[in-house]
Amino acid sequence: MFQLDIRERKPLYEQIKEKMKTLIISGALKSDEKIPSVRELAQSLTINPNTIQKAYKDLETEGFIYSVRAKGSFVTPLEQSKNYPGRDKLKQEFEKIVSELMYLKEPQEQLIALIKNIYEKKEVK
Amino acid sequence: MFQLDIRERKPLYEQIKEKMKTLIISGALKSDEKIPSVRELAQSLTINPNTIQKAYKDLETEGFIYSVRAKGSFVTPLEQSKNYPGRDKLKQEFEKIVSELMYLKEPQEQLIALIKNIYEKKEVK
DNA sequence: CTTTCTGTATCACAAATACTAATACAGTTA
DNA sequence: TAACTGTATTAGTATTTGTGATACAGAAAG
Repeated sequence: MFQLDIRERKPLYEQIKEKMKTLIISGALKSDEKIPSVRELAQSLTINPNTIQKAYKDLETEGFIYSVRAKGSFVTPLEQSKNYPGRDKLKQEFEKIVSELMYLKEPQEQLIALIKNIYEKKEVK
Repeated sequence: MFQLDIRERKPLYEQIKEKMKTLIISGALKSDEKIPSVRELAQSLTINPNTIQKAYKDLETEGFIYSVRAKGSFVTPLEQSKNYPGRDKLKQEFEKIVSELMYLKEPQEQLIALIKNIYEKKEVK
């Protein structure tokens, strides 16, 4: 599914979260699609299942996946993720970064262009 | 200048960085304005000078302040901060967040409106 | 030149937190 | 029952965090 980099100073579970998010956001993983079980992925990456669990737990809290005991973990359908709890936090992060970029005299047109670009790219899929 | 919250689980130097950033970005601290010395602020907040030093060092790396030995630390003028090293990193963060928000079906008009709002507010000052 | 203020660097230590691991528990399915 | 799921508990280690003490270096003021 993907590889981890031990030499990276970033925690393993963070790396897992990022890769998984990328797969979900990019559309490589569809709604309700089953993702590898904690043990499966652990074996595949040669790390401890608990590390996977931590990553999955975070991803669930952030609304990207949902887990069902004895069944597995799955990608959250968009409709359900629309009003997930982390949304406001994300927006606050967004505002913070925009404020900083503004302080650095980044033209707002540039930021708006960036947004449009991102939205267009994904729409094409 | 500001207060810290010991009960906060966030590191002291992180709190200092944030408060200082806010003061700078909001315009409360002007370009080249002198900020408290490491020892001054340490005494004022009743913490160790090394903690302040760590915060200041980070802020300098991020381009918000500059320090001159034996003189003090000062707010980086906007012109100089235009091409500071952390800018690209910030933009990457920006793109990441926008991608996530898009996945959550946040309308791009909403994000654009947010940006305009932030830029307008500060412009008025 | 001496004193006194700046920032900076280094080393050390304790406490807290982060990270990973080992193991056991619990529910579902076949 | 067996074999798969996620989940919870516990534990040990590594890293981060905050602090302290001390020393160095440059600038300003007397």
